[in-house]
Amino acid sequence: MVEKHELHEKGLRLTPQRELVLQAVRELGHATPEEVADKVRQTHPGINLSTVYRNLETLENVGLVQHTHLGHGGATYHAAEELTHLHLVCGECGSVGDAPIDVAANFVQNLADDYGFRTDVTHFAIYGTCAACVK
Amino acid sequence: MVEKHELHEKGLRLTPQRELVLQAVRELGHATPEEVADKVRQTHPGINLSTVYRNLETLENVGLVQHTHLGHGGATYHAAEELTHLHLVCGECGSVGDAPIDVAANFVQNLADDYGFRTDVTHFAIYGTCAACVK
DNA sequence: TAATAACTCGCAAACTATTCGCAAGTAGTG
DNA sequence: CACTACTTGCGAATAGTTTGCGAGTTATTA
Repeated sequence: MVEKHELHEKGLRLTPQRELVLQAVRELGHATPEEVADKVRQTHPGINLSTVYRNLETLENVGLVQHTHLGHGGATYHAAEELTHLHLVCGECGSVGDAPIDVAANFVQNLADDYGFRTDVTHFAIYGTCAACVK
Repeated sequence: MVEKHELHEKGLRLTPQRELVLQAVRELGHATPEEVADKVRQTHPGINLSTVYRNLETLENVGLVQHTHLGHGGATYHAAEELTHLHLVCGECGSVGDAPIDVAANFVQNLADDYGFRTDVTHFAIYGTCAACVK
């Protein structure tokens, strides 16, 4: 159980709720706090939404999950180990596609070279129009 | 007055409030709805926040302004004619830098070639750590 | 220019997403 | 097993944004 160690290092605890939230994020792939809450409630109806928010934040500080902005409103959370792709959000149909981070390698390098900017391409989605909607 | 024409084409009107909102966006460069409202109120105290929201939306439909997601919560608006740069948001210090869209040309091309995805790089900010904070 | 229809505005209430305060509960340490 | 700091649930509070509605404006047509 990797997470136990990660948490204890910072004086945090591995509570049942925390395990459930982390597990839900891992199973869902990407999910908003609300979706995580729903998932967790399937087995543990009592869990509170603010607990989910707090735990997502905690797990993020510890590095077990990360959030990404896919658009307006809500952030979506990923398990840290799955964050190997960037998100292509289509403004027409709203679909979210994936692409390996490699396609951005060149871009990231440009920004580093020209501006000293260290880019995290996964944090924001890449916005545009998907192949299906371009037609 | 370009905007009058743009609006009339869609059966919309150029009201004093609309002019003021558009002018504020142009002067501010980037601004949240709230900031636009504040700016407009310096000369016209009576204007309502919801009018600003509605007019930003209207002006966006017509193509005179555009919004960008710079982070959590709020969108920020730009005059359409100024949207020639992308935004580098620093996660450490919160600063927003600019870079010409050219640095992303290669990246955009990759996405088009490999995924048929037509990218609007300006819509979402590019997240990372700025040169100053990297040190 | 009067009548009519369509568009806008201001205001207040409604919403959505997220955070906070606090008392009660509990994991982890010794 | 007791103790302490971290956590939870709950309800209320916020922030940002949207909506309903009546009154006011403007464009169009006759």
